Amino acid sequence: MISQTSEYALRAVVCLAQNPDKPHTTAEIAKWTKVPEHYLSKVLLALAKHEVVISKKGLHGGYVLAHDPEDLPLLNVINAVDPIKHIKSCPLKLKTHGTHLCRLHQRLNESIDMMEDLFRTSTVALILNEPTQSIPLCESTTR
Amino acid sequence: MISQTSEYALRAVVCLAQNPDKPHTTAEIAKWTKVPEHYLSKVLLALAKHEVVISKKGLHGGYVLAHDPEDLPLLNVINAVDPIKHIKSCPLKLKTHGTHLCRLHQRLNESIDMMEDLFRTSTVALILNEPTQSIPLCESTTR
DNA sequence: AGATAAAAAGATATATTTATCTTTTGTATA
DNA sequence: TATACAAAAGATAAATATATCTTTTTATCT
Repeated sequence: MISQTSEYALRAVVCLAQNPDKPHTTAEIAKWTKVPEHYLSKVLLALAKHEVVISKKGLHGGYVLAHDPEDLPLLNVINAVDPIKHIKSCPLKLKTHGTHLCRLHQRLNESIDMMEDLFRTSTVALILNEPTQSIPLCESTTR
Repeated sequence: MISQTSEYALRAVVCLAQNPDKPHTTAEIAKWTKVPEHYLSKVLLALAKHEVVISKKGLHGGYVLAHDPEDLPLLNVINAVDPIKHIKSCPLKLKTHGTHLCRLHQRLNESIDMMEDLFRTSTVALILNEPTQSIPLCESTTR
């Protein structure tokens, strides 16, 4: 439902949000989030390109969040690495349908819209602060 | 968001629902739904295995729906070919999380649940009967 | 300036999904 | 019962997503 790549991106972002003190290297984040290190480096690159995170090269460099967790919807993270695609025109290319979607694709689109809305209204901060029994993906961190 | 395979399955089922008069061959359905014929045959096979459609071999054979469109949620179609997977345990295998999902994965799961609910409450009949400007994926049929 | 740290970029490999082609099996009907 | 029809099954191929490895560029600190 959500791609592996999006899942990795979300993990990385939540991890950075939990450790805002200083930049963290790909290797560190990979270790905490259990994402394959070299693949994560691509994911972080995409996140940096879309200004979800900021990268700093060189000694003491690494990645930090580009925004407050309050201002960062999960949707932004997802769209940076694996954009949610809406159905805009008939996938069957029926001439008679033109720009109108048939009922089937309207329904499919509805479900995509619903999911997108949930991710748009869920910020990273919400994830961090919601009451629950498990602290998000971080037994290795100090928290 | 929904796999290509699920999309194909839904198209085939809607097509059969619109043409309930007699069994239809893979070739016919492929033509109407614009799904690659040989791939569609695998998809229909899976639908038959899960009793969404009924297959008849031999002359005048083909596929018919196994249920009234009123009794056939889109979810059943989707689950037959590409089951919706819920997140049941921590994907990071954190010992401290055990059976509890962290907030991140609770959220992801919520979105999966929402989508599943929509598909569970949407029957094929609903697709056929909803008012709209485009008749579902069928300019080639008689309707 | 030189050494080192770390991201960026590029090249390659593996796995999964999607698609095609061929052969076999079962069924109706002439 | 022979024949044609159509699904079932199996084998192969192409495309895409995921993952790994290597080299290059850029920044920091002595």
